[in-house]
Amino acid sequence: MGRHREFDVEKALDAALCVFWRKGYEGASYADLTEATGVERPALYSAFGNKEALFRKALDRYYTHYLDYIPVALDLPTAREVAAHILYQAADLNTRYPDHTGCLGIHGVLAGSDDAEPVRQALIDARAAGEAQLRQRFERAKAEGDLPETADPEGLALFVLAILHGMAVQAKAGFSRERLERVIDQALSTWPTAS
Amino acid sequence: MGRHREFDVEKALDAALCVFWRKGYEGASYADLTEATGVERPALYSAFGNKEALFRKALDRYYTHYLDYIPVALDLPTAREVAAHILYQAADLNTRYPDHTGCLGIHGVLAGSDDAEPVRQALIDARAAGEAQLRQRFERAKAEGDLPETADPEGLALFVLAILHGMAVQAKAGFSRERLERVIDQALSTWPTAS
DNA sequence: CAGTTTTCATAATGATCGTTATAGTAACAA
DNA sequence: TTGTTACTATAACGATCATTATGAAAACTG
Repeated sequence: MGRHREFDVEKALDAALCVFWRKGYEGASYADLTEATGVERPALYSAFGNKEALFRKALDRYYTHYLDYIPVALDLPTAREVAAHILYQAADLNTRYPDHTGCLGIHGVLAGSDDAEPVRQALIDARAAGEAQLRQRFERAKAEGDLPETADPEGLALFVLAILHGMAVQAKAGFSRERLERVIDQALSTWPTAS
Repeated sequence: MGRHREFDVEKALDAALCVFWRKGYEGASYADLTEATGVERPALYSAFGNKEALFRKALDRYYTHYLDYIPVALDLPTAREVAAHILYQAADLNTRYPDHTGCLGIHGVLAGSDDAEPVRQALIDARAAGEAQLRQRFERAKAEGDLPETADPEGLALFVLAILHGMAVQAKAGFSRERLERVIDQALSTWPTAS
């Protein structure tokens, strides 16, 4: 069957993920990726395919290994707890690693050349999927009486996601976790109540 | 004194600004810039300097020609009016031009290669300047009794800017102005009142 | 052991990046 | 008109981009 791989694929993928997290899709070069992973270029191509495929695998890993608090949050009993848990966990994640602040899922959405359009669209789709999950959760909360009849589940979902995206930008601009949490406190200050 | 310039410098700068708006600093190539401006490369270098200088001039123009609603907003009588005016104007600007949605000032903050670090820092600084302006305005509002004693001017400024940044991301993801305004409505529903 | 297969490391591919040298042309001053 | 100046346009520069031939080394099977 031939020779075995010398490097750990999972570790290499995580290292590549961190590079993308810091520099975005187009900002990360193969020189960066080989240095961070300790793996030469042909080995990266052999293990992951081309750059776009590598990024998509890194994005998958990001959702399963770093955004794992989202499914946990969606199972919490009240809409407010769902929102608060997601927001505070995101603030922590956005500032946990000084070398790659912010959110990988957001960094590729904004700017880039036309070549990066497929990647940008993939990130937009992933963002929209998260929005749909949150909206459905808030619709359930309204049906359960956890949110008042006057509440707007979709508006709340859009609002929570706007805060998430805003925090990602602010974290990239160097905000501390404490400053992000002040944003959250303000956002949650008058969450609609069913009383 | 020699030959006169054939192209309109202001028009060329505005065309370049729109390219940066859509693709960010590194995503915009000189091929894009020459096509959009109708000006050959050496003429761009002669008129504006290198790419970084051109971007900085475009950023200046962005603030003076497109973010001109900010100084207007800061002069409104109440903090809530200030926030509402800025947010609604931003929602409009973020969705006004289908070819370049979102906010130029945000697109460069997030990801990019190490070469773009000076530009990223310039955008971060500009963002911080806006934050300071808004914080000072809210501090004044608190002193004037327009905001309650319990209000946190800096927290409110951070919050408003988070919404702005979040909307920029959402606009780039294709949100309509109506959807952005639902975010704003939710954000302003948490606004503290002096009563 | 030999034979096969896969990985590894070096280096080269064509394309595109930002930047400029060069040559030609148009508009000024004298 | 003549000389000079500053613009325009073509094309080339070295560097870097993502991608891949190439050949040597290593680990499996029989």
